[in-house]
Amino acid sequence: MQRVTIKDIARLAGVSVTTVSRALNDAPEIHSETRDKVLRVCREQGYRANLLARSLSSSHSNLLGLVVPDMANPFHAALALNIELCAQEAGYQLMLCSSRRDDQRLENLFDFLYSQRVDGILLSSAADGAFALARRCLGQVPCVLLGACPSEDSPLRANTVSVDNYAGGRMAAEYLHSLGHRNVAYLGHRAGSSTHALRHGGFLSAAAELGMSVETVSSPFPSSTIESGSRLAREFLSGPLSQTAVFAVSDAVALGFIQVADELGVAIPDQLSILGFDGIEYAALPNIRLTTLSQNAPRLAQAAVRLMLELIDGGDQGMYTRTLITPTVIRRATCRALEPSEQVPSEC
Amino acid sequence: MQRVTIKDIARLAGVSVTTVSRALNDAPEIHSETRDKVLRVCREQGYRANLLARSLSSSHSNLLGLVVPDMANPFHAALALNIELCAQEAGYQLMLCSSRRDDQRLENLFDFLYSQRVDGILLSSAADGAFALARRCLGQVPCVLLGACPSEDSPLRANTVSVDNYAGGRMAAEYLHSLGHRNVAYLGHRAGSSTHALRHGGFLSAAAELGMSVETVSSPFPSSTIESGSRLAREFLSGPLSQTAVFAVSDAVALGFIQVADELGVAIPDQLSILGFDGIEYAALPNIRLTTLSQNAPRLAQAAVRLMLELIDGGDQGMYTRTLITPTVIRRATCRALEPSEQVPSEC
DNA sequence: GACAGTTTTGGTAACGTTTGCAATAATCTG
DNA sequence: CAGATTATTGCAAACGTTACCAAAACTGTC
Repeated sequence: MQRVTIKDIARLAGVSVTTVSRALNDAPEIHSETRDKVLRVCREQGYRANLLARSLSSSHSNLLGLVVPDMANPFHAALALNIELCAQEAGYQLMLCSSRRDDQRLENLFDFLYSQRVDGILLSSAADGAFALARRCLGQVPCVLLGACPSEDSPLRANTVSVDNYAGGRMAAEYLHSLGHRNVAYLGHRAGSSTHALRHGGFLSAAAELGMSVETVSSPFPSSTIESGSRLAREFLSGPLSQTAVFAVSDAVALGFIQVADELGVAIPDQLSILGFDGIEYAALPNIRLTTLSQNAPRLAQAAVRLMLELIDGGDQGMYTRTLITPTVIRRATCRALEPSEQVPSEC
Repeated sequence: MQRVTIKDIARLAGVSVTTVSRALNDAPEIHSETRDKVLRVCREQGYRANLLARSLSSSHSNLLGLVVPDMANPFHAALALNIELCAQEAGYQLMLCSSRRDDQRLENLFDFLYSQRVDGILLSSAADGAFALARRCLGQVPCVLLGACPSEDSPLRANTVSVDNYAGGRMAAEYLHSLGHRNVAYLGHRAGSSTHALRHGGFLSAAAELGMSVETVSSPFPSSTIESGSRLAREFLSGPLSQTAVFAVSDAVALGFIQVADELGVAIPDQLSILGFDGIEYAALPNIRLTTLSQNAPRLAQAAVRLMLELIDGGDQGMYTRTLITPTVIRRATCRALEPSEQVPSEC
């Protein structure tokens, strides 16, 4: 059970550990013959360097930490996958953790990653509480916030890469308006991450400019799940229906909504249009074909990893970057244009 | 940027590093006053133990490696999530990696995890090639194969936890038979993991016993994705349709199939019933409501982690366990019972 | 108040690498 | 071929912990 170490290799190859180390890291100052000999012994012995020791000694681990709120959410899974891809290209391995949208757990994970001496930490779609973490780590370990960012007037300066949630909210209103909708609803959460605040804010602002009336239905729990969409739907659909369209804060919520609408016999999009946000693969399935604002996961991932790499080898100079990526409307089957005859003037 | 170490704490608290270490690991042989003093200093200084050093010194990391084939697949995501949950309960952190169904990459990841000195490695739904890995690691690091297992007559002895794929295949045939289907098709892959071989084998065996005729449509690529389901569907649906039901090797494949069936105007389940395998959340959505054989992810996860823990503290005695968990039929909307009048005798 | 226990503490060698510096061997230069 | 370079090698000190063992500080006890 005793694993073979660099010392064993050194002994077997008749050289010093330093030389073995050099052969392993193909340093320039080693004779090619010695290197070949050493590497052969390594192969024969099935030697694997102990990365713990290596990281401890060299003080970098080639490891990036990534915390996602919910792996079961396809959008976050897709994002994680893309990040892993980019990281790997740059020679980094990913340490992927799921906070399960639990702030306490997020903090533990953050500490864990920090203690594990990862070279950088990516926080995906973190709730507002998490920003304090990012602040605590300033100057300690490079940190990139992904998919959610503190508001402009927050005292926290952080590196962020995110979809432009405010613009997305506006686009949602504009799109629904262009289809003739005037009385609409917003489905989201009161508490939690800025993501929802921004989408909501953008939606309200554009809706107001366009003279639309908006009813906000929101859950007190900060969670973007099918389950939460169902709950919101039950609440919203219990009364008489005066809206013609709904904008949901995420695709998962939209799917939960659709599920309940289906049960209650509300026809989509005939009686009610619904617009999601994220662009998850499963929402594109036939018979769902959710119309949505799509986040470009590969681009988000690439931007985040690139930024992280700069921070790592640029040495985190106390300079902050905020990257916003505009979402795009994916027209599918859950939103329809109102006939001129159906267009009621706004309630407000 | 210099991080505070145990030495700094020792100096500041006026004790030795040994004492600090004892306070940190609340060892029994320390005076409670000293411990409190030390811990206070730790808090004041924001000290975080270096887990690399700790693992190196103590030769265990409290880390479990998990390799999944595809994070974007909700079934694997759900499984990973459940494993993380169980691992955390037992005080282990998970190092989650995705092989993207690439054998080379799987091998690299395995080496990486081994080099990172994780305390154990879980290989989820690995392709057959991966079993050689498990063999190589015998006596080196505890290893549990999850969701796929080498065949009975394989020379490899390994610890495995898996859904009973063969029984599942049989159940699929029996279920379709009970609905009156006699001419059916199987959608899977030729190459790749034993998973498909077993589901296929079980399906064929029960079908033969029940006098059903089976057409096998299979992709040469070992991959369970929506995409691959679509491709198989295009192939299968191009000719005249003599079957009344289809059993897909996974829910993802079934979803891809449904998507194409929808495009081609094949009504499900009126013209064709379809049965999946896995039980992913998104296949339960309204208007999809895929009938499927569900794997119980929480149970699989629990069994795998429990086994792993036994291996870790039991010391991996060269004893092998094979756990099989029977899937359950989830009746939803994509399979219908044939009317007596529709029941054609089997072709064979 | 000396002796034997029992707590509590500290010194130091691991753990398996990398790295700076010194030492040695090889090669070149005139 | 001596001296000056340059290419290889090795030694030993890190890196930040834990763990063994010895030392010191307390408790009682007679």
